[in-house]
Amino acid sequence: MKARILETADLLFYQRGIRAVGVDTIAAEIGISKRTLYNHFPSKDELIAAYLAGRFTKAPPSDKPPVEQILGTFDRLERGFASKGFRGCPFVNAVAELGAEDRSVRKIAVAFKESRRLWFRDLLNELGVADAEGLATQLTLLVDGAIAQDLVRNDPSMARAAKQAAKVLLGNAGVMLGEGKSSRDSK
Amino acid sequence: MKARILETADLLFYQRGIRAVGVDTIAAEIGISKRTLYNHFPSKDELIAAYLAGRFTKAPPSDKPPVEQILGTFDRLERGFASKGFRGCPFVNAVAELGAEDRSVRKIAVAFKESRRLWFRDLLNELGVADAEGLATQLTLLVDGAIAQDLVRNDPSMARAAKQAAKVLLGNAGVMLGEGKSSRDSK
DNA sequence: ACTTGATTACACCGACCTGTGTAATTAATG
DNA sequence: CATTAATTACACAGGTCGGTGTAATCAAGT
Repeated sequence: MKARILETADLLFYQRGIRAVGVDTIAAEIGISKRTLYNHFPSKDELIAAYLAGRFTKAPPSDKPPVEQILGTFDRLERGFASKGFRGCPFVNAVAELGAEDRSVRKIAVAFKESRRLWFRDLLNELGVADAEGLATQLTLLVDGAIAQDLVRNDPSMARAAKQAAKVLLGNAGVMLGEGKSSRDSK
Repeated sequence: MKARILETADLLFYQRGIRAVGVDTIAAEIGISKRTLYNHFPSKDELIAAYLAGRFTKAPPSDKPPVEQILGTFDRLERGFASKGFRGCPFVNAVAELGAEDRSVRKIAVAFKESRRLWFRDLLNELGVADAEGLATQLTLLVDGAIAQDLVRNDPSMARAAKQAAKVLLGNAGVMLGEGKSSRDSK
């Protein structure tokens, strides 16, 4: 039941915004009483926290070459954009609408952004890139930029634009790009 | 008076979020009656629209070289990040918190993003860049990525990282970068 | 002095919000 | 059957929200 509540809250919070969705709405959507919801989550704030925590997914370890993993990020991004319910980065959105005073939300958002940056950095280190830290940061800029642009434009091709830019940055850092299937992206 | 209302709404909406700020709060902040506010803006929605319209500023024409104008964007971005009240892109934030159903808000957000992209594109055309369209899009990704990252991290250096990436992309497109003051950015 | 328009105070509306209290109901376990 | 735990319906509190209605006040222009 708790899982059911959480997944419904996730859907509604992400789709309509956290402030825009009341606990009554969530309970009604599931078909349970508001009391039951409060038996599982003592307050809306804890439900919000659980929602964001549930969105904090780390990339599973992969045995594919680092370059493919990095560039594959943008392919997954594009698929995400094309999927129906996509509506930007839940962490950025939460920080945006909950304001500057909410410390805990910003904290988890920072942790998420940093985890992705470190994921990039480690892969770049495997590739022997000199300034892995800096380049990792730049790649996250492309990712978050594409997400923001797609949020307002609903244009999944932003992910492709980001991928192209990423290739240039990688090439400039001396990384050899695979020739395999990348030719179709080179237009 | 109308201007006064608008600037106060702008401050509060941007700082705390649109949904988080009620019309009573705005009126109280100025020290006017709620009735007066409603005499100038017939509804909160129109006040929101005026807020976003007021944020829609186009870059003033400049006689500086296109490359400097492009790279200068990131310097202005960094100064914006460092300024006290910065809290991300008001258009992205509005789309994020007002949800997918609000068409008018997304429309103006798209217009703003597109205007900046076209500004980049025209400058790139002046430079004779081959794929000005694509590169302009990539530059906007860097801008919006830096804005999103700074929103959650409060780290103005994101603008510098974006600037470095922009230089690489420009260089890759065959643009000659000035040597003048760029040496201090090359670390 | 008279008119006009803006602003004021203030009460009020219906709706929604988070959260609680309570007693009845249901379902599983011994 | 008896116990226990979860869930239910439902009323309610206290608050905020967007928005309106009204009559009084104030300031300026003629």
